[in-house]
Amino acid sequence: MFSKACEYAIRATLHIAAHASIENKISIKEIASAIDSPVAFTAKILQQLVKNNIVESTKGPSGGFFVLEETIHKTHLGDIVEAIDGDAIFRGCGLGLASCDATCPCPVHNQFLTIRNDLSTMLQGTTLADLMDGLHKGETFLKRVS
Amino acid sequence: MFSKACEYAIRATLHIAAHASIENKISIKEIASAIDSPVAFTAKILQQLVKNNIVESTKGPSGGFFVLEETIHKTHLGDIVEAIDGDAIFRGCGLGLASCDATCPCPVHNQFLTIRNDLSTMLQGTTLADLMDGLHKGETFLKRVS
DNA sequence: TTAATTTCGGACAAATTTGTCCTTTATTAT
DNA sequence: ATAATAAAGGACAAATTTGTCCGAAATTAA
Repeated sequence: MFSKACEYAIRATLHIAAHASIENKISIKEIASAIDSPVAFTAKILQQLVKNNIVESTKGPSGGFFVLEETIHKTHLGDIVEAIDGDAIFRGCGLGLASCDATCPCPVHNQFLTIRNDLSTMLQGTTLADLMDGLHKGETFLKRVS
Repeated sequence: MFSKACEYAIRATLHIAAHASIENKISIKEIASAIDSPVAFTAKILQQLVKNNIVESTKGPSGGFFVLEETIHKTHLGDIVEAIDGDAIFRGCGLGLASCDATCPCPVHNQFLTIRNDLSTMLQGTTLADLMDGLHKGETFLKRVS
């Protein structure tokens, strides 16, 4: 559904939002360890999230990553997906046709329209805050509990 | 959503089903031209579809590809997806976690369950016959009408 | 039987995605 | 100022997906 990079991006953002703040930043190593992802690759992805103002970062000792309180409530799952994977999943044709729209639809156009609308609604209707709730309550996980 | 190979597979199968029969087979060149796909790559994909008994083929002059009448009514979109992309889209975790289920769900587990169920229902509820209908009526297309 | 045709199948190549390594830059504390 | 720390950024490497090429196998028609 999403690229590996996008999966890491969502996992990383959620972990940072749930476990860091402006006065308690966390490092790339802690993040990668917490979400079970390759350190250097995750660093690259975080750079993109920082550029897209989804995650904040500061350099130097006591530096690290965090998510602004405001951002936690304003950022939706779809914002992360769009920042990393672009808008292909929101507007591309299910069969990969360059020009597929209502006037010249592919055979699965209407079927996919429904699914895509449901997906868009979900992605744009779910905030970081919504997802952090389950994490804080211990109802959801970013890693297997062993 | 699907791999490029899977997109070609669906487009190719639909074109063959709509334009060929056991007494009027079509060649790989005709298929690739009709669905605007790379010939050799499409040939590889068709081999897989033949092995999965979704498409039939015969060699030699007047040989080519076709879909059995029975198969047209029995084959669902999901069968093609599974033959080419495997079952990842049906069972994988939305965030790529190896172990994500009801007892240890990822933060988006429930949201994705809904989307995935809708997708599965659509893929397993849509036959080749259903999709050929729009093609024959000229309501849907596998290529832009220029 | 021979030549032509068409899929099959393996090896190879290009492009993209995923992932690593190392140097630079910024910041902090001593 | 200096040293230590942590992200930023660029170059490179591995893996996967996408795509090509060509000979082999099968079938048909002359």
